[in-house]
Amino acid sequence: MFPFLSFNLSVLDPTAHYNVYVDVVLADQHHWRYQGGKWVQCGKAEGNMPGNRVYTHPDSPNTGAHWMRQEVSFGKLKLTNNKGGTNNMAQMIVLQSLHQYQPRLHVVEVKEDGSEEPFLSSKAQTFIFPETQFIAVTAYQNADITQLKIDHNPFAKGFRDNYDTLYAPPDSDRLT
Amino acid sequence: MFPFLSFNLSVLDPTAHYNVYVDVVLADQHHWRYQGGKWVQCGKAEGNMPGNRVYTHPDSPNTGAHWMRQEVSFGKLKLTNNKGGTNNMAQMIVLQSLHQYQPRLHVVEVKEDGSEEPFLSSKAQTFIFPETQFIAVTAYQNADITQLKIDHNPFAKGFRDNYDTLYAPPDSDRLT
DNA sequence: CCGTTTCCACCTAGGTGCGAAGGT
DNA sequence: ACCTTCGCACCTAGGTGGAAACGG
Repeated sequence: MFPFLSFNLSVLDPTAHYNVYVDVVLADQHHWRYQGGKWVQCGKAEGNMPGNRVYTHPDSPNTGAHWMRQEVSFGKLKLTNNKGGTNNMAQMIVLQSLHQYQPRLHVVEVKEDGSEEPFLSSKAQTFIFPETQFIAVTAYQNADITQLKIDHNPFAKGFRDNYDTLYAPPDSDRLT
Repeated sequence: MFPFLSFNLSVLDPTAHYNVYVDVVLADQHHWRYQGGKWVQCGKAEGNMPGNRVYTHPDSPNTGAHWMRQEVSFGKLKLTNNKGGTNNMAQMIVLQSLHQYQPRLHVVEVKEDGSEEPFLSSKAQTFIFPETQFIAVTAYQNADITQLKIDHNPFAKGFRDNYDTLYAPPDSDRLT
């Protein structure tokens, strides 16, 4: 998932322990199609298909002080459309292509031994940022998104137009 | 650590949960030096210096059935001589060069919630294989060990003498 | 026709032993 | 002498979007 989610947490108990999750849920009940250069709705979604939709931050479980010390980023969260029967797809979130999704952040206090507090107590909180919604695709339909990823994802550096000039050796390293 | 440790476990309770560790302890209380082509003892060890010496198998915690299903390998266990002040050296075992070490395998039953059973109960077992002892070095002194690693560690493939002939494309891929 | 899969060149990230340089 | 560190070429492993092949 790129750009990746990143959150600042505050007002946690520095000495209490928490698990931090992201999950991804359907944002509406429609199929979407890209037709005539625009996204249009197209019938109903098939409902929730099987497959994991939760990703636990790798630092979990950890103290409130740890989570508040710096941004909590989900740079290793991976999305897939492959319902590959519980194989080594561990910790990958399974989505249906051409559906719109809403990521959610969960912060859940855990006891010392690692077991969770009751989910409906005040010790579990969920945060939703509508600006993080997206439509899952197998091929990009928006050239701006493609360029955003090429410009900022280090693994896509090979597609940058100005790759040669940006990464040419400095004059001091050139032969004259 | 290469070659890496690998164990077969049996006679566990298939439904109980276990943590599996390897730790590395001093095998004797001596410095060693390589002098005149031989290893010789040389004074006393400095005693146990600070630094982590335990590595938890990444599958932990898991069921007895899981651990018995196939060999339990420690291919990602890393050794270092760098006492890098608890930085991102997470899960790396810190050793002193030119000391002899004995790896040990630990299998410890854990409760459902993840907390460990009392260590001195019959639910924790330690296994020691003297043939896995080694002397930690920063430069190899034994050409056979060097060759063993070059022959069998995939990351050292570039040093194999017969690299070209072994990995040349088959005739079917050649131009005639 | 439109969406998905597969393969590819290209990149990041990091695990190898070697050799030079430096320390004791 | 002996040991450690550092930079290097070379490799594995895997994350990119593009283009071609595939499929309903």
